[in-house]
This record gives sequence, C-alpha cells and structure tokens, in this order.
Amino acid sequence: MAEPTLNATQASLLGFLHDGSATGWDLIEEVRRGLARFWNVTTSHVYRELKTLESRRLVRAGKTGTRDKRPYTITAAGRRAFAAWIHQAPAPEQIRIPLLVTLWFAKHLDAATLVRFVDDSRAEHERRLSEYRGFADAMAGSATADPHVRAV
Amino acid sequence: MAEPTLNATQASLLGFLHDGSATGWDLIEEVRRGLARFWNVTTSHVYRELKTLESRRLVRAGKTGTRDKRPYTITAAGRRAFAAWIHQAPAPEQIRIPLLVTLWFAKHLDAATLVRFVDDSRAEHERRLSEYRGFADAMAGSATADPHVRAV
DNA sequence: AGGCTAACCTTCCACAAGGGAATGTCAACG
DNA sequence: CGTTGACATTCCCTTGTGGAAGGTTAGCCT
Repeated sequence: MAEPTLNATQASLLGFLHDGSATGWDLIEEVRRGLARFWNVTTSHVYRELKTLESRRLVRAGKTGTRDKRPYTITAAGRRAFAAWIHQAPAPEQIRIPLLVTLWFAKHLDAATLVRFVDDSRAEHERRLSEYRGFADAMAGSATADPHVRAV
Repeated sequence: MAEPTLNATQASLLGFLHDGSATGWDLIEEVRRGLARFWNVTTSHVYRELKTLESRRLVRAGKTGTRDKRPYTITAAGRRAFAAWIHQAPAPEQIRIPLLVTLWFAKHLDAATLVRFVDDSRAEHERRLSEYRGFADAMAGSATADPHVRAV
C-alpha cells in the first residue's frame, strides 16, 4: 500500500512483460513496433524505469546472461499494480502542436510562409492517413481470409 | 549568431510580450486563456524560461514592484529571435494519448470498463467540439457584424 | 582455427520539461 | 488593525529526450 501508482510508461513495460520475460532491448523493440505511435519512450528511459520497477519489486531481474543480457520477469505484485493501473481512468490527452503555436502568432508571419506551413502539415497528415489505410486494408484482407473474423 | 534557436515555449512568451510587458503571472494567465489548448506550460516552466530569456538578453526585467511583481519587456534582440523562430517550419506534432495505451492492453481489461473509458473520452471530445463550434459561431457572428471581414 | 564485423545490450551523462507544494507579499474589506 | 484571499515567485522532485560511449558475442569469412 501507499505504493505510488504507475505512470503509463511503467505500465506499458509491465503490460509487455505479461507475455513473458524480456530484456530492456526487447521491450524497446516491442514499443517501437506499435505503441510508440502514441506513447514513445527512449532507450535510457526504459532502463531507468526497469530499475525503478525492480526496486519496487514489480519486476525481478533474472541472472545476467550472455552479452550482459538481463531478462526481467513480472512479479505477482507487478501484475497487481498493472491491473490497478489499467482499471484507472486514462489521463487526458497531452497534445503539443507546434503548427498551431505558429498559427496563434500568425499576425507576425507573412501569408506565403503561413500557407506553406499549413500545406506541408496537410501533406504529412495525408501521408499518415494513407499509411493507416494501408494497415486497415491489410487487416481487412486477412479478415476476409479468415471468415470467422469477418463479421464486424 | 550561434544563438540557440528558441523552443516553442520561449517563442510563445516572446510572442505575448510583443503586446506589452508582463509578469510571469500575466503570461501564465495569457497562455491559459487559449494557447494552452495545444501548448500547455506550467508555472515553474514559465519562470524558468523567463530567466533563460533574460540571460540571453531577449527580455529585460523591469524593477521588482509590489508583491515581488517583476515585469518583463521584450528587447530588440528578442523581437529578432522571435521573427527567426516563427519563420522556421514548425516541429512535428507530439501526441501522447493515455487512452490508447490502455486500449493497447485492452485484453487485460473487462469489456464494461473498456466501454466506459471510451465513452468518457468521446464525451470529452464532444464537449470540446461544441466549445469550438461556439467559438466559430461567435466569430461568424462578429464577422457578419463587420462586413469587411465577411468575405472569407 | 582465428579474426572481423555487425548486431546486441546496457550505461552514462547532460539537459529539457512537467507538476505541484511551499513560500511570501500585499490589497481590500470588515 | 487583523484576517483573508488573490497574486507572484521559488523550490524540489520526477519524468522525458537524446545521443554517445562501452562492452559483448554470434556469425561469417578465409
């Protein structure tokens, strides 16, 4: 008790560790493979949090293996802490949009530059949108391949 | 030269200071009154940045007044730095969405709670949307009132 | 077998940003 | 006067970013 509640980064690490033990490196890869799109973490941060989690007995480090590899395993307390975290209402979004800051002070900017910035931003968003559509199509494809998943 | 370029927070402060000198407190209020929606800054951060800006001679502190009030004024160098900043392409968005982290690990969560979280989030977004629509209407109203601004 | 190389894996360091409690000051009102 | 509440700043601790440095070893080549 009086355990400080987890932050989303720590919770993510614990979340991944539910699927088996992993090294810092593994976890970084795991994050990069998806979660990073809306919750990025850096290398150093992962290792720091792992140490914190270890000191709170939420994970346990296995014996250092080859290449200094140190596999972490989630403990029972870790599972409890994760469960508590995921049942909490998620914190509000935290958004920082430099383009809008620039726009906020647009009166100090000439129209041509302003238009360029906005166009560039739209281009970037369109790129992302088509990337996401690619994913969606791919998933729809595999859903078609598997008739059981189809009915959504 | 070799002046480190401003970050968006510093630039915002300089931006506001274009409209006259202000104290840290004033600037915090000013941010809270609008910019905070997509670029929040905390109390301590404002004061810290003001000190940085002062040390770079981009703002100048007036004499400390009553209640330790310390009014800052933008300098010519400050205006130059701001102009340089606002002509740079804005940095990419930086978004952290706790709800999506929760969703990422949704398999550890019961359906009812999950639905509640998503509904709450939608409610919040709808609240914001109607707030924005309110602004838009208000602006449309004043635009109608002033025929010159109408043709957009 | 021996040696190279590239991929692995962790640590270190320095700084930026976030959050909020603590502290201090004064205006205003009774 | 004395209290109260709004104003204004500081302090401290945690979290996040970024990259360089430093070690290890698997695998491949000859």
